[in-house]
Amino acid sequence: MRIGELARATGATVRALRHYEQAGLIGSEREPNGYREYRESAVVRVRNIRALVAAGLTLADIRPLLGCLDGDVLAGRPSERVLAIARERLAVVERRIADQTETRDRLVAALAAAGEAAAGVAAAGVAAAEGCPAEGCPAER
Amino acid sequence: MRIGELARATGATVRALRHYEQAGLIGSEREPNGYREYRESAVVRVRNIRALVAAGLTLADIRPLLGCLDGDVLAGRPSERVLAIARERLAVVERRIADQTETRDRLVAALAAAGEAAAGVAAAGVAAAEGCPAEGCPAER
DNA sequence: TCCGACCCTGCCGCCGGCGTCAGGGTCAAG
DNA sequence: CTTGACCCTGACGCCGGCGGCAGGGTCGGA
Repeated sequence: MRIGELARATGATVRALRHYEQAGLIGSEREPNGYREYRESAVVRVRNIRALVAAGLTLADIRPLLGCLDGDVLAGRPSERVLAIARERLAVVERRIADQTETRDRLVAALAAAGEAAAGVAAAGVAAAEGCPAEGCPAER
Repeated sequence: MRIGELARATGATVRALRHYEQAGLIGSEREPNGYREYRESAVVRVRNIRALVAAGLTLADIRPLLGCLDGDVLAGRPSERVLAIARERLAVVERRIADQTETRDRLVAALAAAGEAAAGVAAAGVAAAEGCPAEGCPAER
């Protein structure tokens, strides 16, 4: 299959696929005319890549994993080594999530505290946007 | 207070402070020699900025908030408008967190599934790092 | 024969939040 | 007078994941 087809099959753009290749995440043979030729397994592979990227891993993070992840990462049964590495990487992601969540929680707390005054309407859509003096106090002068 | 002092007081770098200023987040007066002169309140302000950045907001996100957030964001009692905007921004952050968390969960699920084979040692430290053929299968060939 | 769809390489651009020079002024202490 | 600690502006670099453009080859069909 050629790159356009692979793109359609995976939802990645052609550009992204070339990028993955250049990052060493996917490989291809070439047709005599220079066109990239992918094998079927590439579809799963690319989907896995995209899932991992969506999970917050960088392409570099993913590379060491890919040697093992030829099957379906999300449904298959990866090797034990993969598990180790994946867990390790996972830890990184979880730390990021935790960091964000933590400070977010502090914000929420602040909101809650102030909420005692403006209380009530918790999770609403609050279109807002006009807010504050905005332009009025650009700096602190 | 001058920039170096403010930096020490807030944990931000001098460079970051200048960057915040250029982003319109903090203001300063100038001494006759051109040196920036900050007032006391800047300390709190910068801390707030850093907290918000840590929470995942961009400097641009923060700007509209700052007009109001002169007090201690994390302990004070912001105005109702701030709350609205903050909630709105918060939603963005939460979405990001949710996205990451979601796919992370899928990974965890995969790990769990495979775990039935290699099971047991759940959250361990797993130093790993040697993993996989690594260099062995750079592409997919 | 020529169009249009597809493919190629190479390279610059962008967002965000600074780091890091480069090149120079200011000022108090020794 | 020099040193050293601080301050200034301006501008380029970096990471990550592509987007998008330029400039050109390769097909199959009308």
